[in-house]
Amino acid sequence: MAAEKQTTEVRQDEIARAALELVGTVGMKGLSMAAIARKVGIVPSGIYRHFSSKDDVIDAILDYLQRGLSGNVRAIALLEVTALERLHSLLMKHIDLVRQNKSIPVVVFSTEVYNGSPHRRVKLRGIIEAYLAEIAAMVGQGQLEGSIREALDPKAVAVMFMGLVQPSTILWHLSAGEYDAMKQAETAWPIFCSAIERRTPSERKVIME
Amino acid sequence: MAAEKQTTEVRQDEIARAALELVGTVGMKGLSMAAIARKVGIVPSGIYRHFSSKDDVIDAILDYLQRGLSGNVRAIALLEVTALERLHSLLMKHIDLVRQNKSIPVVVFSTEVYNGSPHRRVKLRGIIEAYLAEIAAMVGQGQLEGSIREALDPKAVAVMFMGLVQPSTILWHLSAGEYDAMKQAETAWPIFCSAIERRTPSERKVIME
DNA sequence: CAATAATGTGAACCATCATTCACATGGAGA
DNA sequence: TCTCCATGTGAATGATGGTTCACATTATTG
Repeated sequence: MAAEKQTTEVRQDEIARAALELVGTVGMKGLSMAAIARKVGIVPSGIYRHFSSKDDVIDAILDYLQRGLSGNVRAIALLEVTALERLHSLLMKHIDLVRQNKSIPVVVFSTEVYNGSPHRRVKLRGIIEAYLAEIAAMVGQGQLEGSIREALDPKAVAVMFMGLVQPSTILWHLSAGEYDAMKQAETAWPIFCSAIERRTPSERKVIME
Repeated sequence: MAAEKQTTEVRQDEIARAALELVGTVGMKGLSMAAIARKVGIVPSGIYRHFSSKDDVIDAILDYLQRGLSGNVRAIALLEVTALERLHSLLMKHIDLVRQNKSIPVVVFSTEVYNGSPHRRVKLRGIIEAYLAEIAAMVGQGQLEGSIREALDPKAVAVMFMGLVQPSTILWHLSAGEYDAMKQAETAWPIFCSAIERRTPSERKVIME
């Protein structure tokens, strides 16, 4: 029973998506060409019509990941709110993205990716640095607006921002979805916020107990 | 050339340590029984005199990891300083541990570990939860001392604390040691600190610009 | 309608690697 | 010194999995 033919663009997309989903369920170790092919509905060797190797497929996964992250940022950028509110939205969107896409941390933290080939490590680093740069830009904007303290280094704050997400997603993974990453984010956000926001006299009273 | 005989306790220790170091250099994917054996100085099949399977070796790696983390905490617990200073020390020690032991994030984030067998995932979760609990205890102590705001949930603060370390270590890994995780920690700490410490009138002035 | 290129298929190949087993060896106790 | 058990060895095994290749089939183009 032969699968119906598709253009190589369609197949590349299907294969990358299938690989991405597989990584989320069976992990990087369980990611085999056979499994990908089965999910797509073709035969293992058929993948080589559209990718030259398994490494190429993994690269495609990274591209997907990048699109997801930058899509988030661009959606947020359109909001007409203060920088702090923008960051808050981004935090929630990021956690949602990770929850729906269990593969993200698996890919980011897998040795296959960043111990595999040097260019892969560089690529992943580029993705993360770009994301950090966009967060840092939001922070900088907040400083211009006057909502974020000017003494802070935007890049450092951006790295801290990522720290709001990562431990939660790890715990969420380890607990098989039991741990409530969203709740942690909601709890952590005001605390983080109180550290970076410019304090007005009225707000100062709220922070103190 | 036969290796000189060792007691099984010594060999188990050597094998676990060799595996731990290997994970740091070649990653979880490159961790083979052959590579471990070579590093120890015996033959692959010899490992099976001391471990029943590769999974057993990986479990031993987790035990090593746990000892490293709890060793840190216990060393800190002896310090006769305020809770905030204790946390600061722990932060620095943790980053140092990760830097010297490149294997830690690799193990924590590898699918082989937490997608492998359910008991392994539970074990790893236990290690992390225990670490979090000890941090939370420090936070709680700080609240009793009056140096940390009482309104905060110690567990949530503990998770945030881990967030101070994780992104840094990832960036450090991806940049092949170029990124300065220590510097980020030193920058982030006072910001984090300003969010959790109980504010006295004099300190309040410092925080405002 | 014919021809050509692109896509899909199944078998085979080859490398890697965990694991087993029969055998060798060396040290501790009788 | 002799014996026995734990440890080390090397060859063999079996499974997994990425990759290749010759061939079939479908779509497209002239």
